[in-house]
Amino acid sequence: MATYHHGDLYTALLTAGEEVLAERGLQGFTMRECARRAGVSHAAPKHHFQDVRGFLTAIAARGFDHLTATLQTHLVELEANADLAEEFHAVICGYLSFAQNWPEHFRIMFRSDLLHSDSAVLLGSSRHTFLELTNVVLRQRGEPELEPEVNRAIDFSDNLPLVHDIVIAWSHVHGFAHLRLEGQLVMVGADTEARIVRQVSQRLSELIQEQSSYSGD
Amino acid sequence: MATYHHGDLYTALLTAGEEVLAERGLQGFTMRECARRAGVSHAAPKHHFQDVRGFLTAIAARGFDHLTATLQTHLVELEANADLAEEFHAVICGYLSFAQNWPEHFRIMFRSDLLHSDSAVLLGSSRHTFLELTNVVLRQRGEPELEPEVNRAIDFSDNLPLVHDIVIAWSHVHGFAHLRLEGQLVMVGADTEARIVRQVSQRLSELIQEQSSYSGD
DNA sequence: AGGTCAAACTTGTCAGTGACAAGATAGGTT
DNA sequence: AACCTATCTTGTCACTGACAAGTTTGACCT
Repeated sequence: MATYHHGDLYTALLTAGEEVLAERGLQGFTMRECARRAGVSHAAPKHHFQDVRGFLTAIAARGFDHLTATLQTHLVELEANADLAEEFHAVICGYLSFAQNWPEHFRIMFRSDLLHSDSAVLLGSSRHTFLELTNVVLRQRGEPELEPEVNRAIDFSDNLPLVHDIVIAWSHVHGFAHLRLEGQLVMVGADTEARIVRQVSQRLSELIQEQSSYSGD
Repeated sequence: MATYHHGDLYTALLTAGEEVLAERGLQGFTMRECARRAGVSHAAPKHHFQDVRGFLTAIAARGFDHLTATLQTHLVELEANADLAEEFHAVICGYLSFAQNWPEHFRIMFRSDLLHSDSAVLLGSSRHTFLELTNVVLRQRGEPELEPEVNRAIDFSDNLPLVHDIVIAWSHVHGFAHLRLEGQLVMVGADTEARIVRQVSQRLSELIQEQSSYSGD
């Protein structure tokens, strides 16, 4: 036997969990199977994640981390001379490709009934993602970006028009991503899809830039 | 004992299922519990729904029926002199209120991994809903409505701009409904929310009407 | 160095679940 | 009146999550 104390079981379980999730989906996801893959007994996970809910919460947090990373990658890969509309399009594509490449994470992340929504880990990760989205919209609006402050939620009370823009843009991308993921947009061909995405991102970008020029509300 | 043959166990199980779902959510939803509530043995459901997947599929179909009914109710309750923008707003509110009032149905309906997506019952119901949405957009575009044809999907190949409008509108409402349902829009106050919904439906309505005036693509 | 202690992991157990198999019942059909 | 098939039952199986109680280990303290 190796060591009684695994050393980094927390991470090992998370990795195993993501593996199981990718292979068998949320249906086939069980704590016991994850424990088996990590090479520990069936009750070992309990110490690191209280219950299956806590386990999924940790995985959802990693999902937000992956999403944040995906968004950043798509931003970094932009041409140097890209304008605001192109940047917006890149972020939207990032969101969509995350939903496509990490479907099970995407599902779990937006299943509040499966998670401990008040978990510090989850809140930290999701706020980080949300900050990324907020800053994209702020750049569109020509306003200064925000610094990460993972400990508490952003206070929007002094900038309600910003909330409008964020909700509108996010709803749109998210709805498209979700509907497509769940097979509700099968009537849309790949070429049509790309055209829609481009058209929508163009229009949203214009909308946000144009609105922000009316100083107040 | 009453009768060995229940008479209408299919419906009774569906009713029980929706009850369990509303009370305990998808987590607490089990075939055995539903059977118990319907007053039959644990293996009785198997004859009507092959497995739990089949059961959920039937419930999802009913979800689409409820959604269709909700949309129609919101349309019927419109003022007689309502214009196109108001009609659009009403439908959007219908979609949103469905997601809010039938959260568990909403979740299941858009979980393709839980359902038999090729089920005739499910396809019939979802196509009916989709037809309703399509006709709303068609009215916005000033084009003739379609008749229900539940047996097969609508062929959009001769009207791609219509597909654009549907996808854009549906993505938007759906994304908002989903994000709100899963607690991701908590920073949005109720008043702000109503303003956003009104603003978005207004803008989408304008967008669709204006686009349709450019005859082609 | 040796003791102590809490965290990390184990084995064992329990009720509940979905799936399956084989049997019982009844309503309709001829 | 016999049958016959859909409907429902009982019984069983492997598996799961949660819990309880015991074991090991490393870190810390003196």
